[in-house]
Order: sequence, then structure tokens, then C-alpha cells
Amino acid sequence: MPLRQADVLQGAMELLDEDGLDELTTRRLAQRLGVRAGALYWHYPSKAALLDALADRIIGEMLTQPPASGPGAAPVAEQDWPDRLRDLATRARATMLAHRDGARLVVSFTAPPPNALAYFGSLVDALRSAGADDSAAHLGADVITSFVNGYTLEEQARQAALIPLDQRDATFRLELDIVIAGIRARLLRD
Amino acid sequence: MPLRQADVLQGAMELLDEDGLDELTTRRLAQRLGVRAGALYWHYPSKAALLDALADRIIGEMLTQPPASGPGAAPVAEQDWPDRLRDLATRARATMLAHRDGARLVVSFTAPPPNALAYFGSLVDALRSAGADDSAAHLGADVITSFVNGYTLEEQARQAALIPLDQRDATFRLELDIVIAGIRARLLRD
DNA sequence: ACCGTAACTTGAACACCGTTCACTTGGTCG
DNA sequence: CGACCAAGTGAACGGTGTTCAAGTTACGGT
Repeated sequence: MPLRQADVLQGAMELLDEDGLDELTTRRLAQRLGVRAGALYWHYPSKAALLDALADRIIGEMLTQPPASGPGAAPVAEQDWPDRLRDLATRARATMLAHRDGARLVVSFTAPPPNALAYFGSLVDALRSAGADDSAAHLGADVITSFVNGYTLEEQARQAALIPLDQRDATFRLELDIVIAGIRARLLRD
Repeated sequence: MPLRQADVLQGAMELLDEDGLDELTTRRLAQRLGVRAGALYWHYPSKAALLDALADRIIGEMLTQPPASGPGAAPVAEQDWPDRLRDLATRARATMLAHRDGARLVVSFTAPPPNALAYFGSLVDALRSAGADDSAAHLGADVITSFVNGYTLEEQARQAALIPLDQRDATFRLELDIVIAGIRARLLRD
């Protein structure tokens, strides 16, 4: 049974999780797949394209993960907008932290892949449903995205090994609430 | 006259600005300095250490740049805290944008170098002078830093060539004000 | 003016990287 | 059977960061 594109992506994901982005080389990935490095180029035109696909797959997990809030939480449609934003942001961070170098990979894609647009769209929707106009919703979604990316990138690169997770969780929650308070004050109370 | 560590750093800075981070290789840097690649290792133990020093030098520029506000602005000591935050954040972004791949480089250092701590300290000071306690000031400074880094990273990687600068400036300003409004609401109005 | 030492630099190599490409394989279908 | 074609091979190309014995250069002390 020959290799499929999905197998290559799956192998790349596993290699990333086990050994990190720097060890994810074409030769090592090929070896894990029982193949030579050149064969990968039948399935992806370049390593960059493979990494883009990998980033998009990780971003996709942000949309399908179980909700960040504990069991018994209200269904999405009934959540108020701050809870929806909190939920999306918390899932984004959790997903990136769940993969080694996840944040570094996610912020490095070259052109916004489909799932990135879908994720961003969810943020925009949440804000529009709260009464924001298009421009305000876009602005708010952008602030959240920038903050979550910047925060998680730093966290994963330099704090993850030093500070216990529950403490980092609490800090993230507090800082996220600051951003959401700003959105309320500047975008939804006019 | 032999090479000094400062010459190496200077050459690296120029090569970065001219050709970007991906073209900043030990051999190309050495060539520009009229030397072979191995010689660089007398001055820096590794390329990573050189890039750390380069990142710190860029961060240092954030602290010495002329203020972002136009001439005639109030001296720092007289600025109110939102203006001080705005000033620091705007300078950070401007400095990163001023160097090719500046944001990518700045978020990639391994251990926080001196100027990074000094910059962060300036943010903390501004918030403490506004009445925030240590913990709140640290939280606020962190929110700003995460947002600015995340925003500028994305901007430099994917928008810089597509959207005119003044438009990006305006968007940044609006989003930054959202973050600052959140800090006011959650950290300084208790 | 000389010399020793310390500060540098070289040149060659090492192990690795992403990528290309002519060529071989293996299976499917007419 | 024979033709086709997807999939993979093997070897090479030019590049990377890094090491290190050996060489060179610069300079302070006598």
C-alpha cells in the first residue's frame, strides 16, 4: 500500500510532537515513513507546503476540540459573547500547547490556510452576534488573535518548563479577560 | 586591525536589514566582514548567541528611539499612563518594522536579554505610577507585550507588502487602544 | 629592536539540510 | 500480454552550522 498525502501529514504530526520542529527534517520524516526523502516531494511540492498543511491541521483542532469550559457548560448558541471569545481563545492556546512548537508553527504559515480563516470567522461571528458592526468585529477578532498568538508563543518558548501549567492557565485567563474588557469598553458600548 | 565583537554584530545587523533573516548565514556574514566563517566563533560561541545579541540590540533601540508622538509632545515624566503605554508599544512596533524580519527575530531569543527586561520594566513602571500594584502592573505589561509581538509578527510576515503603512498604523492604534481600555477597566478601576 | 604570548584567522573537514531528476519498480486496466 | 502511470529510489548538488589543528598577526615588556 503506497503512501498517501494524509500519511505524510500524520507522520509529520507525530514527529513534531515527539521531537519538535527543529528535528522535523525531510530525511527523518521519510525514515519514519519507511521511504526516502525524495519520495515526499511526490506528495508535497516543498517542505514549506507540508508545514503549512501541518499548521492548518493544528488550527483545525482548535475548531473541533471539546469546549474549554468544564462539563455542564451552556451550548455554544446560548453562550454570551464574552464566553464565546474566552472559549475560542482558550482552545487556541490549548491546541498550540498540545503540540511541541505548536505556536511557532502556527504563526509561521505563509498564506492563511482555510482553517485559519474559519477560526478567525468564528471570532468575528461571536462579536457580530453581540452587536458589533463588521469593522469592529474584525478589529476585536484581530486583537484576540494577536494577543493569544503572542502570549502562547512566548509561553511555549520560554515559560513552559519553568512555571506550572495551572499557574500559567490562571495568568492567561486574567490577561485574556483584560483584552475582553477592552473589547467591551471600546467596541460594544458605543 | 582585527575584528571586534561589535563589528560582527554590526555586520549582522546590516546583512539582516539588506537581505533578511534567512540570508543571514555565517558564511555570508563572514564574507561581508572579509573573513572566513570559522572566525566568527572566536567572537560568538554560536550563531544562536549572535542572533540573541542582535535581538537585544534591536530591543535596545525601542528604548532610545525618539518618542512616537510628534514634536511638541509632553516629556515622559508628564505623560499620563495611557500615553506612556501607547508610546512604548508604538516604539516597539516601529522598531521591529524598521528591521527586516525584526519581529521574527525579537520573539525568537532563547533567554530574555538585558534590554528586553529593561523594556518590560518600563511598561511595569508606567502602570505602577498609575496606581497598579506589582502583580497588576506585571499582568498589564505582559498583555501589552503579547499583543504587540503577536500583532507585529503577523503584520510583518503577511501584511506589510499588501496594505499601506498608514492604514496599518491606524489599525494598530485602534487595537492598542482596545487593550489599554481593558487595562484601565480591569487593573486600575478597582 | 626583539621576543613571547595572547588574540585572532584559516582551511579543511564533518554531519547534516532541502531539493532535483533520470531511472526503476509494481500494480491496474484495456 | 503490454502499456501506462503512480510511487519510490539513489545519487547527486549546493548549501548550512560547527569544530579544530595549524598558522598568522598584533602588542606589551625587556
